[in-house]
Amino acid sequence: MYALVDGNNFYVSCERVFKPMLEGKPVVVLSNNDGCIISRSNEAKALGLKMAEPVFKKKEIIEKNNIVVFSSNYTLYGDMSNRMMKTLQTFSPDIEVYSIDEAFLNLKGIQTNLTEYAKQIKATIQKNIGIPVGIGIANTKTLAKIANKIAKKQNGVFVIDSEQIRDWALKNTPIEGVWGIGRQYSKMLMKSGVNTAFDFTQLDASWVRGKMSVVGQRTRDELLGQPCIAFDTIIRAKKNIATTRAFGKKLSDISIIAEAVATHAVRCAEKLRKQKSVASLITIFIHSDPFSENEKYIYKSLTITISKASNTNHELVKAALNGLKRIYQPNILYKKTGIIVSEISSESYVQGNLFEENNNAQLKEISKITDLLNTRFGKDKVKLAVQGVNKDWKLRQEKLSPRYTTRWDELLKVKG
DNA sequence: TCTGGGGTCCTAGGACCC
DNA sequence: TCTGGGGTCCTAGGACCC
Repeated sequence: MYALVDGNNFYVSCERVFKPMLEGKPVVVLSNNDGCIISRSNEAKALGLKMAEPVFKKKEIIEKNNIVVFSSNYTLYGDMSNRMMKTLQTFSPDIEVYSIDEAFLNLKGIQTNLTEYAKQIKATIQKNIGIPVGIGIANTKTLAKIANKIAKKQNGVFVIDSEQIRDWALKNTPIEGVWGIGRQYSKMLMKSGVNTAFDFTQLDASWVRGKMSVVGQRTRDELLGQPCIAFDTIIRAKKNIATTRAFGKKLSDISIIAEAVATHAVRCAEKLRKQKSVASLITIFIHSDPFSENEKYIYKSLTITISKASNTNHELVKAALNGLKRIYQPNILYKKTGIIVSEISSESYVQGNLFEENNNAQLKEISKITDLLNTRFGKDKVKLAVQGVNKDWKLRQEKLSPRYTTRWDELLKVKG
């Protein structure tokens, strides 16, 4: 049996840990640049705020109801997530961290009654971390997901351990609530009269295969209690790494855009080094405001091969800026740029280049020391000059909470 | 004024090989 | 009249997830 443990309204719950007076009040957390609503407390949901809705369209509701708004604070959420996962590991060493706020636990060998065990997990997370969680248990991951959704509507725990309960759960799950069935497939399925997860399991397997590929077929099997999605405890190296951001305001000056591009390239290099990888492809894209009614939408991108796969700041920034020069056009108001690195491999087996004298040992050392200094003294304390010192391209983050758990100078202050 | 960011997997079709 | 058969690799696009 597998348990899916999932933090309720995770980002909002993280903020509430340090501001308990927000318990019971409507709270939302915004996306980068304070653009969209990406986490909502139950009270905010009840007021009709939707996921990923642009916040400026809801200004009235927010003001009228005194909804508390936070910019997203990923340093805080990431650290809270790590703490939650560590506590979960004490309940099962066999854990798959699936996302920042959820994990699958393999419950093989647990002797205790599973409902009781889940209640114990829930109480411990609440006590150690302060985050409320929902727990769904079943013999496949897809069913555990469904159990989890039902759990959230009940006391936070739900176990599917018989065919009767499974049928009941499937009949009470709308098709769009099934893990692996998104908007497009839901629309298509509803046209064919499939409205619940149960209806979906009654479809002919080959029909599903034909319309939804092997992925859909697996979902069907999983709903019927046949595990086909592997339980994967290994954290694998990423195959693509991206850093992309909208600017705080529209820009057309290449020198300012270059600062953002260089900084994004450094972020990608850092992420590569962290997972001990190198990349041999780097993609840069830049685009104007897709929502603008007066300006034409411009999108340009370019993928560059790096002759010898790398993860140093210098080499990736150089390639990225080179790319920027080639796709940049003057007199366009740009809104966003991003860097994606791919063709990723392990840094221990780098293929050399026959035609270049490429000894980047020194650059590697510089990147390594930069990482050490920045870990200790803060992000970008040491950086390349091209990353710039002005913040013209930076995000808006007007409602940012302190990084309570990772910076000494931002510790929670308690009045004496 | 204002609309996120970061990932994965699968398939079809084209180019190419012998 | 008729125009092989069997592969691989790559890419773009579409679907999904959080």
